[in-house]
Amino acid sequence: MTASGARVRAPSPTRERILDAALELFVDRGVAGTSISDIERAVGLAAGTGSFYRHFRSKEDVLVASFERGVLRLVEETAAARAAATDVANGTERRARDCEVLLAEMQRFQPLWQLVVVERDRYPELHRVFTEALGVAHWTFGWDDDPTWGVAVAALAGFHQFTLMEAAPYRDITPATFIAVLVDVTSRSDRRSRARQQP
Amino acid sequence: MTASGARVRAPSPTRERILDAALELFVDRGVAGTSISDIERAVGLAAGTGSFYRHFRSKEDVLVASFERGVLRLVEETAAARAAATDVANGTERRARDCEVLLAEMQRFQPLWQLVVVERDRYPELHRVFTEALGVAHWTFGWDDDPTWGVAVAALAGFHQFTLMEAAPYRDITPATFIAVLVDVTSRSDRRSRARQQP
DNA sequence: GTCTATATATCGATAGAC
DNA sequence: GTCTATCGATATATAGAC
Repeated sequence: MTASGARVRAPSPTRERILDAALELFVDRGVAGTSISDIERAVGLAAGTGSFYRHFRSKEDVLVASFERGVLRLVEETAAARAAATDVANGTERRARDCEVLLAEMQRFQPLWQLVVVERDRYPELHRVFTEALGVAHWTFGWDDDPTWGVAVAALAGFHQFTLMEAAPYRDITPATFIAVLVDVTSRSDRRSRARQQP
Repeated sequence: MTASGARVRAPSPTRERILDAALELFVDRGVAGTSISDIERAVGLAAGTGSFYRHFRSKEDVLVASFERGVLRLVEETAAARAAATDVANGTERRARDCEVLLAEMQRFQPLWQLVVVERDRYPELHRVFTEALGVAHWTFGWDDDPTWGVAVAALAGFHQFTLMEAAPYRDITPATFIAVLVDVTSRSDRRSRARQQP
């Protein structure tokens, strides 16, 4: 109760902790692999007592709520990070910096991205929330009409996947090395073939 | 029984069908989301009777066996497809053809790749089987020392991921269009910077 | 090789005492 | 808001008849 008498509707702290813990469990073990008891245990409630149901109506309820919360939080954080990024001159330096930022963002979005792909058939809601929150322009960085940037974005996503998998041929290549090669390969054709995007 | 009296150890047909059905279920629903009854039902056995256990000792048993079988089968098929591919002159034509072949392979490996990533913490055996079966050289195509091919491989993997996700900015771009752009962007620096791979 | 029947544990979810 | 107690359904797995 505030001094003015006006009530600030504070969110239930237990509910908040459930949202965080549940999303982490869903990402780590999948939805089917996570039980309500697991969630209760993770937030310090007695497992198997159903205390969870005082905060959410079902497993799907907490799944969607925690996912939505996680996506919105990430979008805000990445937007803030981009806004705080120091300005760099255009050209290859700027290109390399954008690649670093983008790769870091892909790494941060990876758990939620994976959850969408894995649970898509059972919970299409996740895909809807994810794509709506990110929007079409999220990965373009103002390079919209540059086909070399389209290739760079895809290459960063692929490099990220290979690294995550610890798969050949990228097992031992650092992000800095890959970005250097990527910028080198894709920055020598900036002045050509802009109308190549559509068949 | 053969005429010579020599016995050919024919694999149990039910066991074979379980291997195929189980792998498909694991890919579609995850391991935790697939029950033994689901597997029995999928091969025409009465669900919940435990007939499954006459063929495999546990869920993990059939998981590893079916995954190993699936990986080896895919490796053989892709090797045969590459061997049967018609020869194309070197240069951009050859590069485009290799990109098409590689993208098609990534699409075929996608379900098993995803299963490895998702279940890796609980079943690290899958990751071991997958990487051992593919080997370091699987994606290089004889372009080992060409950094532009390293970028192309990563870009194809990324394009595949974005397409799978129906995510921006690749939602409406066809594989043929992307490969055309990719070859165009990466084929103009073949004669330069071969020593750029290590930092 | 498939079935009936069952043991044991856990699942998601609810009712009600405190 | 958390607990005890419990429901009905389902999970993995086994024993034994056919």
